[in-house]
Amino acid sequence: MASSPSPKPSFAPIKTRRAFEVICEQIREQLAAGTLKAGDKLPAERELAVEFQVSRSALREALRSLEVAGIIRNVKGAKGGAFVQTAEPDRIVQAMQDYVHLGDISLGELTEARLALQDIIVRLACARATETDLADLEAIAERTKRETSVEARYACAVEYYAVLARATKNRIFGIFVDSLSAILHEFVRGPDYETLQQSLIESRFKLVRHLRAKDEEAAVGEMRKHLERVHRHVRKNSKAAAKG
Amino acid sequence: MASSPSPKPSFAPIKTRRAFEVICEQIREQLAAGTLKAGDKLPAERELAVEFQVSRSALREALRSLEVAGIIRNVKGAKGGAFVQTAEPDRIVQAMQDYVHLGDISLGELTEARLALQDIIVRLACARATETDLADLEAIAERTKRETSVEARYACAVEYYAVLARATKNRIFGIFVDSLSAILHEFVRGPDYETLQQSLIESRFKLVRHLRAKDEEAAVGEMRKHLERVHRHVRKNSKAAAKG
DNA sequence: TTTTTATAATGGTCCGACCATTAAAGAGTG
DNA sequence: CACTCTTTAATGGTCGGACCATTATAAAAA
Repeated sequence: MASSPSPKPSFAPIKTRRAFEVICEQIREQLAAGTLKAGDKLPAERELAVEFQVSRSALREALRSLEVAGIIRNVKGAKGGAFVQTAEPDRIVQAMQDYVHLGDISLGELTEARLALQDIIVRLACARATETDLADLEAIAERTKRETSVEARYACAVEYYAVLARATKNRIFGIFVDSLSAILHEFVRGPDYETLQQSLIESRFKLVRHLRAKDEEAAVGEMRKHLERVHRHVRKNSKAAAKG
Repeated sequence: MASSPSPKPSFAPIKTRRAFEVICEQIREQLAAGTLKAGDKLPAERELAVEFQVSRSALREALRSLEVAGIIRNVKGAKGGAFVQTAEPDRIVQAMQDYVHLGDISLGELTEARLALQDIIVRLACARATETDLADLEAIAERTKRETSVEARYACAVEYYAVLARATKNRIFGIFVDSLSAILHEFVRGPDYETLQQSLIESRFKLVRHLRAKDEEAAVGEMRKHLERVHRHVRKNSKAAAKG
């Protein structure tokens, strides 16, 4: 097939890239190169459009892309403009959430990943948590007892996990945990979440005690027991939701 | 609190949200609710603009946002339009990459996270890898030997890690690994990557043997040794790059 | 000095137009 | 009928210009 002696059937990738893509790319390059860094302000849209020799619409689509990617933030008004943002993991969480919504990930995978992840985190936290970290954890657990609404209590749980991840002194784990928390949150909508809470709170205090004692195995065991109960509940609610 | 008899001091959230944000939100809702799912086609831009009662520009910014988020894909021409995408983890990787570029994450955090992550993965893969998975791993290692360019060899490495993650039968780990690979790739630019390779390839074969024998501890040990060497090298190159 | 009021810069939105690409319908051809 | 070529219409990508809402600053007024 196609073995005629014609002069090269493959010509070129042509140039069909869209304008806004090229713009995004150039700005990202400057970011990676360090020419642009957090806090910097880009020229005004009308200026940039001239500089890139594109219409303002095309340029705006590029800026919009960078904004939803969390790279810049657009500020209105005089002295406004596009400011390069400091790193925020929100977009990663959002991306993961989108990914799950598109239906490729099962609840089982999520819970398993969380379980394994918390295993690592607890071990690292056990070695590195400062007294401040531990005090923060206790404060959150204490606050959880006082909260009444399910939503507020869930928020406390998320915060507890986040602070625990922070205690590892490695932000990567924080990102992973935040992502999983956000996604799993959507499953926690069932009825007896309330009744489950009491023993869960106790579990959080126990974990801190183990961490403070630097008893790694006990801490890991406590977390595992804790999560398995939570996940059993989540799974039940998930099934109920699927029926309804 | 807020029990004064005054006529509601809080008036309203007004309406300061941007049009494109509202549009994005509505489409995301339909996605989460299942009304929209992968493969579906959205109405044409001009139609949607009428339906949302916004200009085409505003609508386009919304679609652009969803596109860079990996949710839809815009296809030109007749019968073209915005198609809801199947889940692709690329955007998550991109988001993480952006996050690191914005400067908040250190190389040490990245390598530590990878080390811990591979620990889990190896254990799970040890329990769940099918013979197909193992054969794939061997094939990749074999191919690596034949490759000559540094880039090609690195690509093999990334693929090796990806297939290993796939062997866990949990896609979450695949995402995490892909992200870390993409980011760490930027650090692998040094000179003696070549010389390092021979022993690394051997290590990959050893790992497969351990996995096949279901010797979890040996597999974990091999991976750890392997990664520590890689990371030592990466760290060295990173310092060299910082000097230049 | 303080307060109020213009002013100008800037992002957000809108409108209308044209281009390039693409699939499908139609016309031509054997 | 079957095949090829041409035309057509739908669609995203881009353009240019306009106006609005917001905001910091400068000017004016108190």
